[in-house]
Amino acid sequence: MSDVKIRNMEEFAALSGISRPTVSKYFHDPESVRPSTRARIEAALEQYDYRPNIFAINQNRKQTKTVGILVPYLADPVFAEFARNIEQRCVDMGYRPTIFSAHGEQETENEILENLRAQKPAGALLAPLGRASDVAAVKAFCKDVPTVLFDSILPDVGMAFIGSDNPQFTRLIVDYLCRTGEPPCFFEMKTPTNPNARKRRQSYLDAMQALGQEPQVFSVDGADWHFEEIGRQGGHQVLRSGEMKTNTVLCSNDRLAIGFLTACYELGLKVGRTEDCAIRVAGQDDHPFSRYTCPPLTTIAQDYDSVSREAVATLFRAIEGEDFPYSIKLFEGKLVMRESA
Amino acid sequence: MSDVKIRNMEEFAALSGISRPTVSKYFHDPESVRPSTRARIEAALEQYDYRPNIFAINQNRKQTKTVGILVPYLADPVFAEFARNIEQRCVDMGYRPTIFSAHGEQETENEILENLRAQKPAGALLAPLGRASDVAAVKAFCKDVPTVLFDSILPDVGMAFIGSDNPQFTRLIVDYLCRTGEPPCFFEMKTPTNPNARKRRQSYLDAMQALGQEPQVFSVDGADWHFEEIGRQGGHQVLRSGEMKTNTVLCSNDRLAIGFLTACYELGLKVGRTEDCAIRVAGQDDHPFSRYTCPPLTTIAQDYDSVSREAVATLFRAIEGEDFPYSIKLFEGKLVMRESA
DNA sequence: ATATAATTTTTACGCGCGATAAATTCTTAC
DNA sequence: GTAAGAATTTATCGCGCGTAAAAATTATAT
Repeated sequence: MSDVKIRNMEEFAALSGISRPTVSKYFHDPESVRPSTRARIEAALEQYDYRPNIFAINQNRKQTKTVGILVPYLADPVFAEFARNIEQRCVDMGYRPTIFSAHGEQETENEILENLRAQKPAGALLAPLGRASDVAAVKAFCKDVPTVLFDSILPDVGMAFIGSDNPQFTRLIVDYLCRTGEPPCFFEMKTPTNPNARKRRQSYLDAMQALGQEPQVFSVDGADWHFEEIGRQGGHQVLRSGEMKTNTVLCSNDRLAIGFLTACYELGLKVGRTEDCAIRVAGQDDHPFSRYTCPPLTTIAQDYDSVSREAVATLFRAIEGEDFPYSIKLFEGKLVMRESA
Repeated sequence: MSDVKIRNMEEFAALSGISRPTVSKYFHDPESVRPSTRARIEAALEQYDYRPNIFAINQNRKQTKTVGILVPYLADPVFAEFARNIEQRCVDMGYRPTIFSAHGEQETENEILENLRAQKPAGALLAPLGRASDVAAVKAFCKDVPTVLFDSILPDVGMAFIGSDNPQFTRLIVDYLCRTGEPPCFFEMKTPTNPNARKRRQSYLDAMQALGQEPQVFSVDGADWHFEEIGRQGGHQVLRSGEMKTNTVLCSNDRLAIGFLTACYELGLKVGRTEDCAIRVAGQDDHPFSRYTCPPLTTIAQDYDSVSREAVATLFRAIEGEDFPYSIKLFEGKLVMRESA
């Protein structure tokens, strides 16, 4: 490895003994040049450590190799998991993904979209804030950048939506809970930002009706992303109110459930499905930590892998020029039975 | 808002009635032009929605407005919290931060560093993998990009290191535990990737000696980033071995502690500091979820805010041309007393 | 050996903006 | 009203690379 500093492709081409346009072609696609010239370029590459200037490339290509990934709240392990999964898949496709988080705020989401658009990405994978999103802004973004939405749907925005079949989630776990004990009441935030929450509530009501059970919904205050705290405080409220007609609680998501479990602990209520327990608690999502709560949380596992894979696949079909109508694809969840219910 | 599409600064300048160099100057610093011309530009800006091409800008400026943020594992809420905090501060400084995660792998860390370098960022904030880092690669990166390391130190790499005073953490909690009950044994991973873990162990040994207590260390297997699972399995192992000479366990970090708590639960051991409890468990870090474990985890709170603030401030002093010698700044932790110990 | 196809080289332009120097216009103070 | 100072305009390069067309070279098939 020589330590001669190479300023640009011109210099590198001269040193490798190949013309600049051919070198340029090589960097665009190594397979597109004759094996013998490829070998010469790669030999020079090992000797001189040159990399094309990424800004000059992006300025001149209509399409960059950048992919934007935007999630509503990165400190939420569910989205950290999605981001990690999707990022890896983009890298494998030879693209350069960048992760952004809206931190739960519309203004931030819009700013990120603006900045992202300026980078002319090849595409974007977007889990919008949901109810808190500026739909017009997201739509405008999608007009410029091929975008696939995931996790949280904004109807007819983007090229496709990939997510979880929330009604199925809730049906499945309501069914299980009814089969194994008292029918559950439903614990949720009054004003959830995520549209999935509304679907889960509705699906709870439907499932209970289908089973001939009387539903009971507790909607607690709290509008930000501190779900555990909302679950804990709301849990205290509900548990102390004495209004619960059942010993079983289905939480709208695992993070609320984690907080609810804390409330149970603080009130001295033993949680679980054995005889000596006072209450059963279940969640939805299979949050990465739900295996480690005490007791471990019974929940419905999101199919992170399938959702991520399909979202990325769909985006790249679009990037590669395939034309297809707007579509929605939902994946089913699996019941994860643990001790809490 | 007119829907005339503007191709470049030339066109925009013409439409706003100002010359291109002045417009360019405006975008570089709005304060640098006369108020009357600023008003005219901003009026045109509202009418025509033009944004300078970011690639062209970065190609021509020696220094970009990009800042790279790299953490070892973004799905770990501790690093998600750091990333969020630091990102916000960079935005406030008028820069465009980008978050990357090494996902616990050296190869990924190196690739990110390579890509980042190609982007000629104004600076970088780096929490390296630690023991698993390719020190030479990181050093090479720091030679090209002003870099401040945080959380995990690589001695003499970067312009400065900002982190937590791990010995103080451990001293503080060992002290507390000894004062309020039996002296703790220490629970850790045998081969931690993070150098802080070694400091904590050593500091545990020192603190115990200073207090005239006999130390006991349990080092369990497991080398990846699934700390909770390592804590759980290791917990089972330790608890069943019968080798614990005390009823108090200090875990090297909160994530291990969370897994250890699960092990306790699974073995039917009641955790807490009341008389009816079999064991006390404490962690270190004040992981965002440690408030919600059952029982809530007693721990030492990292000063996320101070570390982030100081790291960003140090970086920007360097970016703005200030010259200073390599320095290390450590922040103290605060004892967070909860029910687990 | 020759014709044909496939690559590579040469040459030249363009992308959108930063930067600079000289010429011009505007501001401010007297 | 005038002169000095500040801001703006005009004109012109340069950044590093994509891209296109024509000319030259090489590889492949007959």
